Amino acid sequence: MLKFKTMAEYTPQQIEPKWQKVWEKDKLYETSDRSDKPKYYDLAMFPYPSGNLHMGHVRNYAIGDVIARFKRMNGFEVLQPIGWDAFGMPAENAAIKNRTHPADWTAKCIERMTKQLKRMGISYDWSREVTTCKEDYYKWTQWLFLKFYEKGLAYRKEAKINWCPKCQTVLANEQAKNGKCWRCDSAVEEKPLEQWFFKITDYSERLLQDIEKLKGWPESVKTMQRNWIGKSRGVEIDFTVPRPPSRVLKVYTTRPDTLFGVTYMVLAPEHPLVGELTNGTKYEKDVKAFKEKVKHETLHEREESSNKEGVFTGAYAVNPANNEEVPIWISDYVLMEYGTGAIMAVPAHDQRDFEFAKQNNLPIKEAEPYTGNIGEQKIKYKLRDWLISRQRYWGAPIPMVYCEKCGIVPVPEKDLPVKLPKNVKFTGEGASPLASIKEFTEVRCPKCKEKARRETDTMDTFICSSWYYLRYCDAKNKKEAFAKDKVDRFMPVDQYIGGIEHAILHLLYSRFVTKVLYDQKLVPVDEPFKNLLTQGMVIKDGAKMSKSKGNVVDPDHIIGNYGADTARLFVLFASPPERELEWSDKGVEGSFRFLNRVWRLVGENAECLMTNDELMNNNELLKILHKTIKSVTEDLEKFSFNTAIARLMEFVNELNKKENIDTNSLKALLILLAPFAPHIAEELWSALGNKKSIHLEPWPKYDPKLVTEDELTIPVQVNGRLRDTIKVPVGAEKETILVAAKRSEKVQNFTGGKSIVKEVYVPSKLVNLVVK
RNA sequence: GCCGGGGUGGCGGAAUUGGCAGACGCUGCGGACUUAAAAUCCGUUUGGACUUAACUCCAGUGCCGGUUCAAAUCCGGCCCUCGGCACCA
Repeated sequence: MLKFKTMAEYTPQQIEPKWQKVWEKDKLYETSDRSDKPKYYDLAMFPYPSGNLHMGHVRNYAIGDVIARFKRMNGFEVLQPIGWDAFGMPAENAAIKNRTHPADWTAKCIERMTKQLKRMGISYDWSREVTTCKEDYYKWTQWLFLKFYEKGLAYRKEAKINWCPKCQTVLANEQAKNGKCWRCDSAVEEKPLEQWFFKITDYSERLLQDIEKLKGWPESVKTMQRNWIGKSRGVEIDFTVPRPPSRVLKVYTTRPDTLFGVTYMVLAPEHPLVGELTNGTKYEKDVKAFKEKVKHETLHEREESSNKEGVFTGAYAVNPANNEEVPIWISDYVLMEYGTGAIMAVPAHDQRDFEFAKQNNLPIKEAEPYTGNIGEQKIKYKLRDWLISRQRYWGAPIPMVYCEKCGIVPVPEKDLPVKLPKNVKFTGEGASPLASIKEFTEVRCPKCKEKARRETDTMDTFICSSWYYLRYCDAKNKKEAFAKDKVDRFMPVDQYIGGIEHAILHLLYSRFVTKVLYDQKLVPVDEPFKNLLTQGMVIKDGAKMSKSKGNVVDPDHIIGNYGADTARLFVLFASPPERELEWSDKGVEGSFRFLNRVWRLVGENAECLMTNDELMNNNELLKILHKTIKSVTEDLEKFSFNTAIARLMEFVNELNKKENIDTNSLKALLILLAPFAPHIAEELWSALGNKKSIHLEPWPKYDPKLVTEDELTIPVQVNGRLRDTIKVPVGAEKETILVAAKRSEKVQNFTGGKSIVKEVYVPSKLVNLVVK
């Protein structure tokens, strides 16, 4: 006999915190480094600690948790960690606005969001929590930088930064929206500055080639990465500039066959040849004026204008194919950063060249295709090196020292971390905050011990997030970023889950970092993420949730009113994971109603259950049970959570119709429900008298014999239209079925008086009679 | 412009990949229970025709055409929509 306490109403507000405490105390979700089970690394992209969980997070982590719990019950040692992407601009902005310190602001946000995450009942291994702004993490981010520097993959060069002349400060791109300073609205200027870069272009070809290996990634993401890398095959062709003095003008083209159609040349305004060609000529003045104008245009203005302005240099170049002389122009539609910074213009074949020719009255020439061999085959990529230095405070300091005698000297590994000083004022004005702190900048050269100056730039936060999945494998290691045997054990990430907004940068940088470490034999894989699921946005009233639109739904309210189980169930049920999810308050109530039905089903039946013997004789119930196990399992394997939940609802509906049900069905129902709604499953499981947690139960198996029907329902079509369905025993012969089909009265209504010209029989599926 | 998704009832979405279109849920409508409401339960909900019988018939998965015994699914051509990239030569 089952002992079953008469249960009151379903009150998630009570049972959810209760079980969360038990699970934490029992360390139910901690991952063992040494387990005989096969590993499964399930990772949702870690959050930026902005202060509040939003519905996108809820969706992201609910998806991750269903997978984790499902895999765990299927015998895997699951690693499902969590942490904080904690460096970055918002903390610094908040500091300026609220006169707090970014560290304090971030700590508060993390505290609040930790509570919220714990309320959701996600089965994280909290003992592996990482926070990128803490010393024990950024020490190793700095170590990573040194590794890159050692291999010549970190270098300095001049680049343009956004500069606000009024605030006298560097602006991040997102602070310089529309060419205006975010604080004072002044026009942003571009200033050249020496900056640190990571040489990702050394890996262009491998990053492109290895996309082939990513079988478990969505096609859309792979395409975006391919486009971003932007490989093109072309030819470099030398044009000669005959006078004075003779020079070679190199151009890059992917269409050498259009060489006969060239009617002019265009150089980027910054092209080194421009001065030589025009200095001392009557064109010098106009060219200089044009260059000056382009220089003062912000990037923003340059992108906005589709205008094809340009100036003639007065010089000519000789087309090597036909020795024709064509004029050389300069225009800002040709970019110095790509190809050779110079093009041969073929207005008859290129839209941009066409527009430029029209605007500047240059000839347009249709021409025979050129088939000769010329120039050198070249492969180009659009991918640029990764600018990683930020003139900002809230980031990992770049571990470098400038010495007058020794030059650029890396901080030795034993001296890491280069600590971020806490004693800083945030006004938002003036130069980079770190530059004004003497105790930080004044340092001894690690080599010669003379007075030297410390690098004051910090690292792009994308670096912090490009290796965190490695740290999770060995989060507490004080001696290394991660031990070899630990990353060998857990890498690669079997399932990565996150928003499509990270399709390019974060995922590309992580792939790059993994490859660099792989080449140094520090990690066992050259691709970090085996499978990728990009979850869709959560929207309401057809638009992204945002404060300004006033359509934000607060997870705290939903969890407070209905419980975490309902919130999780709803976001998983309402839509397939990769698609957009339209929020529906009524839909949430529907999910809550379902859980209540489960609650009552167990409560009402707990005392009048069938014995197992009775069940074994109840073939119908057994079949329903085993079919449910089969379809829920298969749906979960392909991450079709919405249909898996639908199958559970059908199962509950079936059980509700029965006068008598059995323990096994109820137990199986709870186990199948456990990944989605872990608290209610645990509560009812324990109410049924089980002592051990439901989350330690193995996933149920179905009996293949019990998922087939004794009797088949075969649709019968006449000329492809359904006219009747007939029931036949399993294994019935084709002939028997056809006879039965033809005997049907309804079928005869349509075949009568006509002759059957064809009989189509799809085994166990369907009959189609073709009549004339 | 180039690339990639997507288009199925009033709504979110199903459909074992060519085989009963609309599972499951929401909403609406009708009913039961109740003094009443809430909750719960039952029925119904693609459109149209005939209601003279109903396990009835016709149409229907963005549009036009094709392949097939059979198309939401495959092929050709269009339209719309969302997203990414973009003076990249």
